[in-house]
Amino acid sequence: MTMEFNDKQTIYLQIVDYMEEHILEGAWKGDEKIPSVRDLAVELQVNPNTVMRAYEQLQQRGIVQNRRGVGHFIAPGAADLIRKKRRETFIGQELPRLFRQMSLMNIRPEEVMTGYHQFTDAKNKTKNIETDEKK
Amino acid sequence: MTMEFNDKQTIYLQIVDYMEEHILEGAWKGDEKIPSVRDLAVELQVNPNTVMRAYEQLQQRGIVQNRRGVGHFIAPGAADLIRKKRRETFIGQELPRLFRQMSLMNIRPEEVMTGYHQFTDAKNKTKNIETDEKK
Amino acid sequence: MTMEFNDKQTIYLQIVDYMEEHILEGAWKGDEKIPSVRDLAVELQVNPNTVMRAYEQLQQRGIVQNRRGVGHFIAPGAADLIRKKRRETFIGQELPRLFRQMSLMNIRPEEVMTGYHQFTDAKNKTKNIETDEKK
Amino acid sequence: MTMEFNDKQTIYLQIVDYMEEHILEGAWKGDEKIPSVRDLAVELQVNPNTVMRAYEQLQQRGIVQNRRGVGHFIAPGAADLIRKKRRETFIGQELPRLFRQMSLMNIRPEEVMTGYHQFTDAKNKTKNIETDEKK
DNA sequence: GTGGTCTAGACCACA
DNA sequence: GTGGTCTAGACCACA
Repeated sequence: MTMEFNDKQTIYLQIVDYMEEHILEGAWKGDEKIPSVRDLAVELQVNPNTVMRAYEQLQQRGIVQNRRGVGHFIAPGAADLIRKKRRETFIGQELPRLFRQMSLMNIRPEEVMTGYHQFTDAKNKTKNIETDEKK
Repeated sequence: MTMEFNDKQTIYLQIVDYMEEHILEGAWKGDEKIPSVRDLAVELQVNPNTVMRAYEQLQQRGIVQNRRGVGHFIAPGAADLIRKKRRETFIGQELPRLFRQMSLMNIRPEEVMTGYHQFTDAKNKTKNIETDEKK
Repeated sequence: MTMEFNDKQTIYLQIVDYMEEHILEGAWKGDEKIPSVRDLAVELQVNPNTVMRAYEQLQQRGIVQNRRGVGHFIAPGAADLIRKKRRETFIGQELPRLFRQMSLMNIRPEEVMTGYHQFTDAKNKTKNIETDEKK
Repeated sequence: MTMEFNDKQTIYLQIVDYMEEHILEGAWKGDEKIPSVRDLAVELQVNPNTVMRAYEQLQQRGIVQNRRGVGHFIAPGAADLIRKKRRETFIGQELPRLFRQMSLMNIRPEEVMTGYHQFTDAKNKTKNIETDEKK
């Protein structure tokens, strides 16, 4: 696991986001053990406390479970939970803001949707390349 | 001018955004005088330093001009400037993130499109109501 | 504000409890400013981070609100919130456990209730003494 | 023997409590052999060290006796010992805290009394059901 | 001044 | 090994 940190957002929240997307992409499944606080701290070149904060966040959101002295685990159903939550804020908050922006900037939805198809096409190609490389 | 502040972003940037949108909506035109730092601070129940920062930010972006001893004014062409800038970050940054989210959450572009039309319809209705009330 | 810390529970949770009870007793009312993280840290002879954690907890519970650069404030209705939550856990969890204990130890409820009246009497006396001393 | 563990308290102490209550309820009598460390560890899906700690704790309290190469046994008079100890901490510590809570939350002792009778009634019913099932 | 985040590092109880 | 809490102290953006 490698990450490049961004200055705009706080590090531990970046870790949270990163892990959530990791789960969404199916890289970690329910009941799977995730790296220990210390290990991940070394891996990300970050202080253990910072990783700890990220794990606390994930636990509060019900995405991760901890067993003292054992480790942290992905909660069963974590991916659905994340997807549901994100869907809600996406529909309830991001989209309205987006639409507001679009109408203020006179951008037509058709333009955007064209962009989406280009995006997904590009993504699929990248995926194939990655898969090829792993071979 | 009334605003509700959000904890996630810094207050002065929220003011900047709010004013930009005000301009985009045509509420303030070029060369128009905007409230003095003190007045706006009182109105928004905010520290004058905070308003000052917002005005500085707007000045740096070329949206507001400062005339010593007179006040702050909307720069001519401000709306176009904002629109251009926002278009860029919209296309370069917001859309890619949006698309990523959509593909992670299995949201189809059609759903979004439908949402947009509902949004614009609702907005037009609200606008009419608002306009009526002002009469 | 002075506190003596107990080794059985973690310090920041002790601070949380202490403050909740402070609020329940009416010492802090809604919208009142509470000490800054640093000040309280000095007062309690504790690291600022520890106070910070306590304040975070209180914020998550909706008991405290923060304004960046300004300070922390008691949320309006905080006392009711605390009382409601505690009532719930009291009735739902503490009492059942208590009753279980009592029946396992063959303690009759009448014994306990006698104890309660002695307790409240003693408390009122203490209160009077304290009030007298302040005179 | 099945247990659901709680995060708030340490696992081995939860086992201690659970076993004490088992004894109080008369399920284990004096000189009765209790499960081996390994067996119980398997049964509770817990590290053997954890069970070992629990047994050590019970031994220190004089509730369990260890016979080398034979196993662990309930000490004669264990139930009385537990009952006596619990009575002390109940009266000396739990009750005062309870009363404090009650007065802070404006809960009247009568409410609690009513709750107790409901509790014992419900419990007796459950007991009958359980006894019936075992037949 | 005030909140907020982070590092470096220690120490503890537990598994 | 693993989580969890804490200290000492720094640094930043903001009010």
